[in-house]
Amino acid sequence: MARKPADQSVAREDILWAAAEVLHRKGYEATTMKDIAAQVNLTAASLYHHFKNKDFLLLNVLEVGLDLTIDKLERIDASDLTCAEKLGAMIRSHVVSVTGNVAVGAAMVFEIRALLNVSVGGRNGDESFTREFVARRNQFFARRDYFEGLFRDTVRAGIEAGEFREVDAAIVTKAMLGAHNWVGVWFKEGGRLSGEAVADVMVDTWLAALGV
Amino acid sequence: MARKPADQSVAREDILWAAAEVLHRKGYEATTMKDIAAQVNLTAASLYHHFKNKDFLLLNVLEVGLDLTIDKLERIDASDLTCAEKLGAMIRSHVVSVTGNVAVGAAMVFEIRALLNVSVGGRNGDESFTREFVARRNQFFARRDYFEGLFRDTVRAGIEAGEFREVDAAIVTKAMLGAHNWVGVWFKEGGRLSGEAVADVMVDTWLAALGV
DNA sequence: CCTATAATCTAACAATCATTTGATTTTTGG
DNA sequence: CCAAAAATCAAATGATTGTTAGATTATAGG
Repeated sequence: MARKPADQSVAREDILWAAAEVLHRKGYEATTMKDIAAQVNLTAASLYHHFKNKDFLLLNVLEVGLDLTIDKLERIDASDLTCAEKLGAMIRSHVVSVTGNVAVGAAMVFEIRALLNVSVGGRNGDESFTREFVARRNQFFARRDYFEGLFRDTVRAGIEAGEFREVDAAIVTKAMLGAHNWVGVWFKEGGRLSGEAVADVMVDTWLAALGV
Repeated sequence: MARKPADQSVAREDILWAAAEVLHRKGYEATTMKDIAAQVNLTAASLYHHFKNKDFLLLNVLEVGLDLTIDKLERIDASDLTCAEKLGAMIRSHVVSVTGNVAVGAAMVFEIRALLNVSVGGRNGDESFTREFVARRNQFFARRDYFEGLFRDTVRAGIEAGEFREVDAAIVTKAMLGAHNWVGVWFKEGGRLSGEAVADVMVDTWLAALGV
């Protein structure tokens, strides 16, 4: 049969992006290990050399996606802009992230339920797998709350500083993130507006909503 | 073995709500016919007396959910309120719909990809099933565009009437619907705010975003 | 009360899929 | 160049699941 000679040693990260792409198209449950493997010219069995199992693969995709986004937000948060400027930069950064990698952006929205659904109760042998999975999943959710908190705290700070009008910061923040997440659903590269242009509209919209 | 004596004749609609509930919890692919059947004290096989197959069952849930929402919006659209009042009422109606039936609301967001994924290419026997499914699916998507159009047209009308500031109506509308859809993800009955209260915040937020 | 129809059930099937096992091939450090 | 480690593969397994077939039970109209 002979293996394909070229393309040896697919990088772990290549698999992650490929997985995100397939997840975006079909969703976690409908995505087979074979689908992901085919995307990087491997067989399903080979994926197990890089990832413990399908659940961990999903978790990895989400972790990487979230980390990339948080990194940028933290840099903005650490700057000494006004709250309005800061929030504008954060919105822009988030929306550009989503439009720049719709697959990962959509996974962050759509596949979190799949993460929750992972059966984790059993008395099966791989107790340590389960324990590690639960720990990392919890950390992921904690980081996701932290991510939301970065936006919410900026909104709150802006209200206290008198830059924003008085709104329910928690709800408005959720509305904001919902709007951004949804971009990952409808945005298509090459459409009427670039990702940057969409981001500009979002910044303008949300600052107006906050009375700036 | 004996069948369960009571509970004869489960209504078609009961199955739909039950299905929505399970879909909300697990997502389409992870939801088994057995899951749905159990929710209404039936066996999986019995569901086939009410619905052609799993795909049609999903389609039915989405159709019913969308129709209910559109009905209310059309009544508002037909009124002779100002654009701002009209949009406010539409936002409130949509958000209350979502918070009032989170299961259906979330299905409208999360399960549409499942609808797209239904394999429909084959040369298998049930040509007529496939044809009907594709036709109804297309109609569903058309109605979904119509739904979005109700909001977008109101935003446009408000801009032309000088009630709203000049914004990119298409993008702002998508942002708005994204924010509303997301409510179905985080809203929990019995939380800090009622569905109505959340709707009020949304109305206030979006009218502010439009400069009212 | 009887019978046709509706609603449900049990049992079985065929397909799919995540995962494991046990080679085989490639790469790399010495 | 060699041997150990890394990366990959083919094949088999066990479990799940949508769906169908063929009864069985309930209901409603005459």
